[in-house]
Amino acid sequence: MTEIQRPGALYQQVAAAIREAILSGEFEPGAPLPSEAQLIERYQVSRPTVRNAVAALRAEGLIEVHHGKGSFVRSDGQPAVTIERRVSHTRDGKFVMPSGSVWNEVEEPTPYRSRTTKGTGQLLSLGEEEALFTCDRLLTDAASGTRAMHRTLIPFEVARGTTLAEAPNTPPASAYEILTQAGHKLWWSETVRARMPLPDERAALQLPDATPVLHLSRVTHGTDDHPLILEELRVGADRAELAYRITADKEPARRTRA
Amino acid sequence: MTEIQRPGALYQQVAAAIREAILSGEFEPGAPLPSEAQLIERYQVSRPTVRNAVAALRAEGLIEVHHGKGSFVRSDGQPAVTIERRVSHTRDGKFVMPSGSVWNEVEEPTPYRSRTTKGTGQLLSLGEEEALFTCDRLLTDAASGTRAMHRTLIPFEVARGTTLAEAPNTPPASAYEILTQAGHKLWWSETVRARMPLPDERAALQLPDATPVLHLSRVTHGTDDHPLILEELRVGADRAELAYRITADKEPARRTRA
DNA sequence: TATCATTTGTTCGTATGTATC
DNA sequence: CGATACATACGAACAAATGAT
Repeated sequence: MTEIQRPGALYQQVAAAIREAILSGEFEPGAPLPSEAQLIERYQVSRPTVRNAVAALRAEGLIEVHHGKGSFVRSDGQPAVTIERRVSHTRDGKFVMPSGSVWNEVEEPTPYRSRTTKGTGQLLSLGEEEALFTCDRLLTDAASGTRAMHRTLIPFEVARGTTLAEAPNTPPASAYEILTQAGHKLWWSETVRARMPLPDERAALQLPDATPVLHLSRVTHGTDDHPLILEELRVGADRAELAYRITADKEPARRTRA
Repeated sequence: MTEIQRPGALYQQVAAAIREAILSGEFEPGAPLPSEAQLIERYQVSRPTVRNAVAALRAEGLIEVHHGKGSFVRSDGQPAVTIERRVSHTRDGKFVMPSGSVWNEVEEPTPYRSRTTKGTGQLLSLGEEEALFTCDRLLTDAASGTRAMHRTLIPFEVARGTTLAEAPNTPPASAYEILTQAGHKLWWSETVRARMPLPDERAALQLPDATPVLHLSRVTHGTDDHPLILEELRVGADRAELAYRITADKEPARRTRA
C-alpha cells in the first residue's frame, strides 16, 4: 500500500503516484499496470477515483488501455517512419516524391469533384465554393503498418487544358511533371499543424487514444507564384515525424503574419 | 427534447448529438453550451452520462470547459502565429532568424550544463551522457500572447575554442555567425513531431485541454556535415503553425529510414 | 465449442466541494 | 450572500471484451 497524502484532488494524487511509479521504472514500457481492483486496494480509494486517475494518464498519452485486458505503459519509442518533405527531380525532368516507394495505396483512389472551403480557398488564393478536382488516397507503410491520408486538390482553372482534367487521380509527381511541361517553374510551400483527430480520422488512421495528427498542407506554386495544387497529408503523430532540409536564403527574412 | 436512439454507448450518442448541434450551427463558436442540468433534461439521461459525453467532446478538442462558468464551443480559427522555418543572411554574413523579432524573452535565459540523452545524442551524432551547454528560453508573441519554449544544446567539443564556451546563452543567429566565422559552411535539418504535453509543459505554455504541442528539433550542420548545434522548439499546436519553403533538389530523394 | 473468471466499459444514484457571477 | 455551474467522491449494478479452462 502506497501512502496518498498530497495536495490536489484525490484522483490527481493517485494519477501522480502511478506516474511516478512508471517514471521510476516500477512499471516498464509495455508492461501491464495493476488492474483497477488492485489499484483500489493499493491506494484505498473508490473505483470512480481510480478510473478518473487512469483517464488522466490516458489523456496524457502515458498509458494505453485495452478493454478486457488491462492498462499498459506506452513506450515512448522513436517514430516508425520519418517522412522527408522535399522534392527532387532527375536529369530528364522527372519528379521524385520523397520516400514515395515506402507508401502503398490501400485501395484504388477515386477522384471526385468538390469545392473550396475557407481554409483551402485561402491556400489556393481562391474564394469559397470554387470548383475543384479532388482525390483521396489512404496510404500504408508496409514496414511499420503506419497509415496516412493524402488528398490532392486541383482547381478547375488549373486542370483545364492539361491531361489533369481527364485524369484527376494523377499522382502528385506526375502532376508536377505535367505542369512543368506546360511551362511552369515550380516551387512549393508547406505548412504544418497538429490537432486532435476527428472521429472518422481516428478510425481511418487507426489511432490510439490521446494521439494527435500531423496535418501538412503543401501548395505547389507556378512561375508567377500563383498556387496551382494543394495537397494535404494527415498522419498519426505517434508513428511518424517530418523532416526538412534547410539552407540559408540570400534575402532577408519576411515577417510573421499577425 | 431530442431523441436519442442510436447504436453505441449512451454517452457516445449524446456526444454525437451535441457534436451535430455544434456543427449544424445551433451552438456557434464561442457560445456557451447548455449546462449539465439542461443536457440531462434535454436528453433524459443521468448526470454521469452527460459528464461522460462532455468529457469526450473535450478530449476531441471541440469544446472548452470552465469551472463554475460552463462549456463553450471552441473556435477552430486559424493559428495566431505562423512560424517560418528558414534561415536568411544578409550580404555582410549576418544571420537573421525568421520572425525573430516577434518573440520576446519572458525572462533572461540562464545557461546551464547538461548531458545528452538517447534522443538528443542521436541527433548530434554523440553517445549518451556527453557534456552539453544548454540554454532555455521562454518566448512570447506580443501580438497574440502565444508562448513557446526554446532550448539550445551545444556540445562541449563544438563550443571549445569559440566564444560560445564563455557565453552559452548566445542567441542562435549569433551562434550561426560565430560558427561561420570559424570556417563552417552551415546547413540545417529539422524534424517535426507532435505529442500531448507533459504536465509541466502544459503549465509553462498555458495550454488548454486536448491541445498537442509541436516539437521541432533543428540541427545545425557544419562543412563536413557534422552536427554542431541542436535547437528544440516547443509550441502549443492550437495557436501556432509552421511554414517551410521547398525547391526541387537536383539529387534523387533519399530513402525513409525503417 | 462452450463456459467461466478477470478486467474494463457503461449507467444509474447520491452527496459534497469549489469557482463564478 | 445566494444561486448556478462544474469538480470530486462514494456506492452499486450490469454489459462487453478477453483469455483460460
